[in-house]
Amino acid sequence: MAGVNKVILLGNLGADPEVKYLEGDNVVANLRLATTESYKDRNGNRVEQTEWHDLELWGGQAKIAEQYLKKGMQLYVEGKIKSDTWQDQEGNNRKRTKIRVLSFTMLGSKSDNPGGGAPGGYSENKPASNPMANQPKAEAAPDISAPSDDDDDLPF
Amino acid sequence: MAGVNKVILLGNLGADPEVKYLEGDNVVANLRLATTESYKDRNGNRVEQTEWHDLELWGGQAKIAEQYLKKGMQLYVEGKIKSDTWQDQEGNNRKRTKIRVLSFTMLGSKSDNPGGGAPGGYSENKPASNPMANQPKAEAAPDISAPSDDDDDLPF
Amino acid sequence: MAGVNKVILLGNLGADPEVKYLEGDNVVANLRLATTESYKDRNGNRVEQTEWHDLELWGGQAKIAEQYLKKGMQLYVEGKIKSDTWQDQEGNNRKRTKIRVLSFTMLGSKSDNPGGGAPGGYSENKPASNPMANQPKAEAAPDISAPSDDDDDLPF
Amino acid sequence: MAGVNKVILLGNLGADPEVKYLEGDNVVANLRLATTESYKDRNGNRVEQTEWHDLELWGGQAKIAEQYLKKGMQLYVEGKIKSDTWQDQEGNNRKRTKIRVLSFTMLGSKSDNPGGGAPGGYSENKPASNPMANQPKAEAAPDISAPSDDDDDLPF
DNA sequence: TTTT
DNA sequence: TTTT
Repeated sequence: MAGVNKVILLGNLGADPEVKYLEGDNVVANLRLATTESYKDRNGNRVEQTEWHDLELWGGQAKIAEQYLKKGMQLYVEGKIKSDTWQDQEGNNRKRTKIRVLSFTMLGSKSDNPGGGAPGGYSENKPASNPMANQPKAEAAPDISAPSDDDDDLPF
Repeated sequence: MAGVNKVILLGNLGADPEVKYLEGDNVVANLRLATTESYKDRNGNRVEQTEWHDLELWGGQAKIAEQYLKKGMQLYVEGKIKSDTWQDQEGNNRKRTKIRVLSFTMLGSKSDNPGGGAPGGYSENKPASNPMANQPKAEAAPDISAPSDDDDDLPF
Repeated sequence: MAGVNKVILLGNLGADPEVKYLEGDNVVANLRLATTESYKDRNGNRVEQTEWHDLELWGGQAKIAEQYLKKGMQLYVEGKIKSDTWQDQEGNNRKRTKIRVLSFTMLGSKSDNPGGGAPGGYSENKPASNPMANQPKAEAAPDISAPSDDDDDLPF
Repeated sequence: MAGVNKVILLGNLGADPEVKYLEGDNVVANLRLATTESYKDRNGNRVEQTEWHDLELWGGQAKIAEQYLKKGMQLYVEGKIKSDTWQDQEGNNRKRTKIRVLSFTMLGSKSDNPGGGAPGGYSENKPASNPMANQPKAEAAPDISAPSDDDDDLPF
């Protein structure tokens, strides 16, 4: 039976993308995304809780990520949960879960809001951190509806 | 900044729920849900890929799960990703990811379709496997829009 | 800025699909889907509220809908909101909203559960109402992850 | 059968909220949100398509909207489709669809990015347009996971 | 370990 | 007009 496995995240990048070029034209980018939730505990104190997600992008999306995504940027992401399982040296079953990104949209970065940052902050590299602002979208837009191009032939 | 951490799953239960009653009135149910995706590989062969998800439900939802959910049933789930991190005996950082369920809806089970099953099949326990069919909804309906009741006071 | 416009529905078809073959190989299917929510009002009475959605499918998905979808079936749908605006004869601005379906998954129909229906029920046409059960999936599976094939060249 | 009726939008406000205080402590806010999608047509030209959504918020969320939301701000929204149906003076069946917002998150506004705006732009009222930046979140955060408080007793 |  |  066909199923549904869908993840929607909106958060901030904890680091610049890590990109690897593999044999056979494949490219993979790994991202760390933080989603923060805040709520009041039973004593009425506000608590912030951050969840860190390991994102994985392939192909053209990995290249766009490499070019445009920077630590601190806010990102909207759609994808699916994917886990690797293996046995470690002690023979224990291990599992690692990541999010395979199917589409994403950049929403800004800390440098978009210089008034809110620390002195110095990100303001110097602002043009670099959001270079799409003044470019024709056709070149680079990681369009929300852009289908992932590699579902059928990736080795997993 | 407030973030979004949302998971939507539609799949089948790999086993009956495992329910634990904790001190202080807390109840937790753990479920294993399989979401299956099928696609054609580069050679045109159809491939099925199953992802297994660890679901966690608390409070009233755990009790509904205990009463009504059975291995094989099809379930629609909304929730969020939650991971535990710890150090193992060797001092390595470990992480385990699960889905904290915020709402769910039962969609059926094998026993809903006796004609498709093996002789004997599930038909005898059909009433047991879907007891809500003839009950007033007010009693038990795990309503899609039922808010989770314990976001604020659980220890995580 | 790229945006997000996403709809997720799970409900039942109020009627068989209405399919139109247009010039130039285009096919469009229109569906009526009911999503029902139940809750208690302030007096503790259970209330059911049904929302009817107008769905529109194009191309290959419209053909799959024509073949397999029947009144009463339960459907999971992903899509986006799309509205037509026009002026009526009195010169008033009018607007009609529908859901452009991007992917869908059949979850069953009344005939999957003959024991729950009236005598006679739907059991005779069960094979017709769910013909995919015994067919190779490659032929017809309206796979959840099947990208819509016509985003770029439809006249709207 | 419990159903699912879920809408996820990320876009920009076309105008300030319109807020009405009703008898009996009820408050309703109406918003216009634009979601823009860009794609290439069959001739390779980039096309932008904007969909306008009518949003409706009730109760505490309406008050937060009144205080903090301004024309141009970027908003993430979760909600459900709700339609009103009636007969017009000619006796025709009419239908109007809107999005009942269940939670939302402010993502910024044009004034967050002064470099991208027209001269004059929004920069003067930036503090006003995003007053939450320097406030304790407890006061006003329209938290993503804040359950709507009025599902059970509103007259629709 | 589920389901088709 | 669906479904439970």
